[in-house]
Amino acid sequence: MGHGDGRGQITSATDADDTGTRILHVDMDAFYAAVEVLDDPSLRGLPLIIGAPDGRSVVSSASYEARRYGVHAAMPVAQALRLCPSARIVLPHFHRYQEVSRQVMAIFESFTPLVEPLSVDEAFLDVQGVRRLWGSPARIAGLIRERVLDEVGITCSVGVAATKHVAKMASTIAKPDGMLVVSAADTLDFLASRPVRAMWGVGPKAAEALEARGIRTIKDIRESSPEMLERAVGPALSGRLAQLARGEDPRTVETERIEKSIGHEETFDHDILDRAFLRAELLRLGDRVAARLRRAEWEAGTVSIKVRFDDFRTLNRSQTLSEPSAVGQRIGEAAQTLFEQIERRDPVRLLGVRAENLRPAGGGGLGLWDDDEDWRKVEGAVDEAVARFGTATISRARHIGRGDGRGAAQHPKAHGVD
DNA sequence: TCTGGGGTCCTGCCTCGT
DNA sequence: TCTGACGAGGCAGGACCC
Repeated sequence: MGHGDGRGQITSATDADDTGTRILHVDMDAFYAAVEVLDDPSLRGLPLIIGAPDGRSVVSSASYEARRYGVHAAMPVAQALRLCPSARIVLPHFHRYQEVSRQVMAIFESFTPLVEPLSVDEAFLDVQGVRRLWGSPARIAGLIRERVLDEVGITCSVGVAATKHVAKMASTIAKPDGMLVVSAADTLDFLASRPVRAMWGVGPKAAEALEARGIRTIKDIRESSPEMLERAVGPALSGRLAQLARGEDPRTVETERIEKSIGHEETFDHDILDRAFLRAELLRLGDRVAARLRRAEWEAGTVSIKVRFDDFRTLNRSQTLSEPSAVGQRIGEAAQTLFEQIERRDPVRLLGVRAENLRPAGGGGLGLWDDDEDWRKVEGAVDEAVARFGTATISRARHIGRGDGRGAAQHPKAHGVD
């Protein structure tokens, strides 16, 4: 296993005992903040908060300098600023993060074809089949860390283990800029004293339910009866936790991932009571969802909406369509129908539209708009008009595909003004 | 002192068909 | 024709992840 190197890091040697390991979990350190520093070196060493400075934003990512003040992702920006008033707020640049992510993933793929990206900044790698080419898993982990730093200019942390779960836990412990190797023989010892909350899949609620029964460590899980575990967290999670606690994790590295749903949601700057505005917003969200469906050549079998009210209470409503669709108008109208069925009429904080039960497109892409590009042009024009004249009206200019021409284009910023 | 956005998975309840 | 059991699928809500 690893040792502290005096800088708060854990770094296993590349010749550490990695017997029985094959899985690497690579996690970029404070990824968004690291990319911002890469693009603007004057930010290096500063406490950075990646997020929008407006009222309802939360922190997307924070540099380690900001984390020292207790700032963490998902914290409201206002709260983060109270904790760290000297922090620099940087607006996120998601396209740029995607770009850097692709560079990093390409490095992973130059070592093994078995790469499973989990998100923009982390991935599992199975290196069992490439040991002859590159050496042991620990050595490969060291090479990857070097190349990511040399070629991209940012640091990452790596966990090396026999299973995904242990590799993931190891990389978390190794952060930042570290590496932790857990040999197969060391796995049970490694897990034993870790808190249940450190397990992947155990959040605050599950941890609370387990701790209420005196189950605090992974060793406690191992020693608990299946009945007690099931009472605490239900049948599915209890079975999984028991397995993981024994160091068993049958999941393999999957290079293919099929999307199961596509959605968009938006929190408003202030709570909205205006039903017409909310209906227009649902149409707009439905259109964005439909555009993504068509690009992916999917159709939605089910449309669901999410409505969060001013008291943060959230309702979901869903409806199976009579036939699957990727038409913006159809999805938007289904969303509007679901919305009208909600009796509560309080101010709305957030609206979301999601396409579920996806299936391959059969009838080709038909929609209110060709793609997002069209909509962006409309949004841009409306924004400009509202900025210049304080008002805007837009009319439907063309029909696309088999559309019947109903549903003039509506834009939330255009609603209610003429 | 407020709580984003994009997802996945699980659970419980209900309805419907057999 | 009626009734109960059962499984499948739809729906709503919630926990969790990054």
